[in-house]
Amino acid sequence: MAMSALPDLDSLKLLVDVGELGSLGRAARAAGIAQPSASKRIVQLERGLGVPLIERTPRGSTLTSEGKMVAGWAAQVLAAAEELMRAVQAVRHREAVHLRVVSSMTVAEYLVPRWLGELQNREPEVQVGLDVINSADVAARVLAGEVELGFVEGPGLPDGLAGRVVGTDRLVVVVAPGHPWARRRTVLRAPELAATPLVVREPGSGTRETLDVAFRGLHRAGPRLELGSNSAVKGAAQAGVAPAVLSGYAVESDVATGRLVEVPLAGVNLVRNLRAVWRRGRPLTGPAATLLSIASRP
Amino acid sequence: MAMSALPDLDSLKLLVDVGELGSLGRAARAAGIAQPSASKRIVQLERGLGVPLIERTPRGSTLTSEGKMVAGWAAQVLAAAEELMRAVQAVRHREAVHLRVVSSMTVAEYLVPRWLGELQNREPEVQVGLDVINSADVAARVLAGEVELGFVEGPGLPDGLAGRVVGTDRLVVVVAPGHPWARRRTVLRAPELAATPLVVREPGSGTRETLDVAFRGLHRAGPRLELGSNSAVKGAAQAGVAPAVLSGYAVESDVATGRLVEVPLAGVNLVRNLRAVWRRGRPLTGPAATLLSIASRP
DNA sequence: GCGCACTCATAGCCACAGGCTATGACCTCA
DNA sequence: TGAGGTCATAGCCTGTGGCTATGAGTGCGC
Repeated sequence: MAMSALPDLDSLKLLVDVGELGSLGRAARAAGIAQPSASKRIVQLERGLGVPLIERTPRGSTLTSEGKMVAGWAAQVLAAAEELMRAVQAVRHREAVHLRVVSSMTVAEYLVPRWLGELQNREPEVQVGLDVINSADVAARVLAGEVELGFVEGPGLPDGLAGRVVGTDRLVVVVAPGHPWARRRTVLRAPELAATPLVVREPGSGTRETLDVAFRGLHRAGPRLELGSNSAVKGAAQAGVAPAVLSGYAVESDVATGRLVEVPLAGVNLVRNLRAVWRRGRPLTGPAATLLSIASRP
Repeated sequence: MAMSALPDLDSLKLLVDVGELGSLGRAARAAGIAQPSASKRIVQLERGLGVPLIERTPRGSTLTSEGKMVAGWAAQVLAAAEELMRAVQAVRHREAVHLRVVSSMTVAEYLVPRWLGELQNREPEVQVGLDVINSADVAARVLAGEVELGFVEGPGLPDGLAGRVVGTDRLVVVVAPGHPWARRRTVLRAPELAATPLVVREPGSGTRETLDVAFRGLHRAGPRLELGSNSAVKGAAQAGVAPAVLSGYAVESDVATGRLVEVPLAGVNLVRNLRAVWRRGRPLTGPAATLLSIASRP
């Protein structure tokens, strides 16, 4: 199924702005371009999607009903894109940073950008730096005092660190839609899973740790493939290499859209806590404290 | 805060592909472009974000640790964009459609695209048409037999319709961060909210119905502004026009990033069910039945 | 009733982004 | 040592997307 050309984010933003500002011209000014350029872009977007999006009148433009829908979906795409940009900002500059945070992959990808966004919102003057590394290394860096605050997933809390749970995650087993397990009629049980070669994250990652702890004492097959990022693992699973075990956050949308199928699993607890950690005896101050309070909130 | 230019979705897709395929050339072929073009794009992306993304070696390219992170975030953006495209596909063609579905706004924006995606995945030959209209009109169209299946939010289930709950949603009160309510120390109670002019959706919408039912019997102020889409209401609230009442789905990401602040509310139940509805006595068949089973699953 | 102020669309121009092919440098393995 | 893979560079060309200038339509107020 060919994926009919992705839309252009600037045009989507423009569409959303037209909806909110009520006129093409105003939206153009908001985007810093001239009115005719905006007009052309919208026409192009309409042609590309094959749907009329805005209702032009001599005193402004409003979204058609299709336009409202597209704008709604577009807003979600844009929110995700802005999250990406925020996270990249935090990752980029290694100097002139007032708050340095380290985080393991899963928390970083799915939760930290939002927290950083809100921190930025509350204290715009704070420059945040974010490093994404393994859970094991996060603990080491925090212990060494190189960073004030870290986020980790996984079962244990190393000595010398204080922590607070800021969320939970559940590991799930997923397979490609064509895999036999996608249609199995019996529930998968831990021993069978443990004895199956899997696509998994690398040792030292929080995901892998959790899995290893859960399988302790069972007869285990070696991994079929070890990969260093959630999306690589997902890709391999989708390609049918083998079943994969991954964070529920990571596969949520793939399962929802049927690109991957979740295999129900019984008899083993793969829920794990996501924790903020800092050095015991060194209470957080300033922006680090603010970030912790943001993260712990809901 | 200027929003440092949105990234280009094709380049992001390319980056993700490099991560999954292990080489620039293969990713280029997957994208249907020549290898040098892909190379240039990635360089540009790296320049744009200010972060090195891939590690070039003579036998392939792998993502740097920053690259893995960016790819993870990019995958989320792409998933949202694909959801948009799927939804637009379903909205577009009004002819040659095998299954026609109507849905009210909130369900359509936040849940229906995923269900359609999975339906498409299971039964690729089915052409799906989606109309997004008010809850009230959904009921009318389903009753009239114009469409087999509809999705509505809101309290009541009209006579003549059968339905099944496929999810729940909670209305929330949100204000701009600068609004006095963002810092109020006392919990907001229903009578005060009812007596406040609000930004709300138009009459006939599921959101509005739910609100009106919840406020029945209270002294009410007229709305400050009535708008026809969730994003318009959000925009007005963000601009500080007045507090808004909206679906929790709609404001989730805005609240998480601090663009809007949720005001805790006591003494009134604003949880509502999202229902699939069809004509009583006419059981669903074919693709409509499949879609219902997809929607009811988790 | 006639401009004025606002909408959006069209036309024509220009620059550059992003595609292509051709080629070269580098590494690995048979 | 050559074959087969990697990626980068160079040079070319097209089309996209920006701009200004202008026209056409609507409503408002003098």
